[in-house]
Amino acid sequence: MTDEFDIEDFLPYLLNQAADSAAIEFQRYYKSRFGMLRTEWRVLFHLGRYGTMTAKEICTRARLHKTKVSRAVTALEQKRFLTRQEMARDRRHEHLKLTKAGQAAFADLSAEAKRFDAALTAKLNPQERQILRNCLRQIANL
Amino acid sequence: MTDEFDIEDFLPYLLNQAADSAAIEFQRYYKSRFGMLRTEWRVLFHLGRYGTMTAKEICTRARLHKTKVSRAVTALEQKRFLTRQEMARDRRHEHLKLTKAGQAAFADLSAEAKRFDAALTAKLNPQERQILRNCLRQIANL
DNA sequence: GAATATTAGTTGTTTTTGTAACTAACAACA
DNA sequence: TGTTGTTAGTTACAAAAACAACTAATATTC
Repeated sequence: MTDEFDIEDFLPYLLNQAADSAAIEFQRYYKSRFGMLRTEWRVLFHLGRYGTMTAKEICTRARLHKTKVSRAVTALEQKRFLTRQEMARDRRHEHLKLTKAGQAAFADLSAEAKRFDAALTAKLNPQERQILRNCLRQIANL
Repeated sequence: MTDEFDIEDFLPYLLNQAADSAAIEFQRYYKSRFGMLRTEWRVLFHLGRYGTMTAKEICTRARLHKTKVSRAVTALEQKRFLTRQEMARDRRHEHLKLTKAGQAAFADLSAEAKRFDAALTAKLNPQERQILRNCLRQIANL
């Protein structure tokens, strides 16, 4: 172990700074275009990506607390982006499903995310991009 | 540009997940040991790293809003980790300086940060560590 | 099958953050 | 000098997050 550790290189700090920088612009987009909060976008994207899920499944997969998901689901429902469907077999569960409008918003935001991601990594070469994502996934242990 | 973009690979999302994971344990440490909030730790570390600074300089360097810094400074002052010194030349500025206790806390937290950082990157090889930090700095444009 | 435990999800209350308006000190320039 | 502008930092109020307590449905266990 070398002794050249500088607190400015502290990984949680760098990660946080990078995450903040990266989020700002996209956040502005979904906020102004769809009036969404970050957790709402997260829930939307999980439903768009994986199809119908319960709130609990979203909590697990997105690593969000159930109260945050609960409130985001309510907000998305009010915006008519999703509907709930109670399961007959176990009435505690409710399946969440995007409406047409929700799917349209997901499509729009995904396309924007893709463009945004490309711009963010424009200065990185393919190897760096690969390593960056791998490292991030490992640290997040996803 | 390939067409295989998966929203799960969206960089702001990965960054955020990684940042959250990375922060949790360390956060628990400074919270339980010194009763600090994240912004307080940030301010402390800037003062420890760069010596006496004004609140404004911390804002710029740490990219924190002045209200956050203002509150963190007040909290750190109450914990006797720093003192303020008004400048005679321009009484709007106040130089912030760590007390002995503040320096001790900084030393403790820096050592812990170093251990923590090492653990976090234990599974990465030197090249990956290098690339990861470079990419993060670039994205954060530090 | 009644008592207890668990699970999914909600609601209420407290912290923390974000935004904007404010004060006090200084600067610039007529 | 005195009006206007700018800067450093604080305070007040609104939005959001964190945490704990709750309800309702199902499982478990005796």
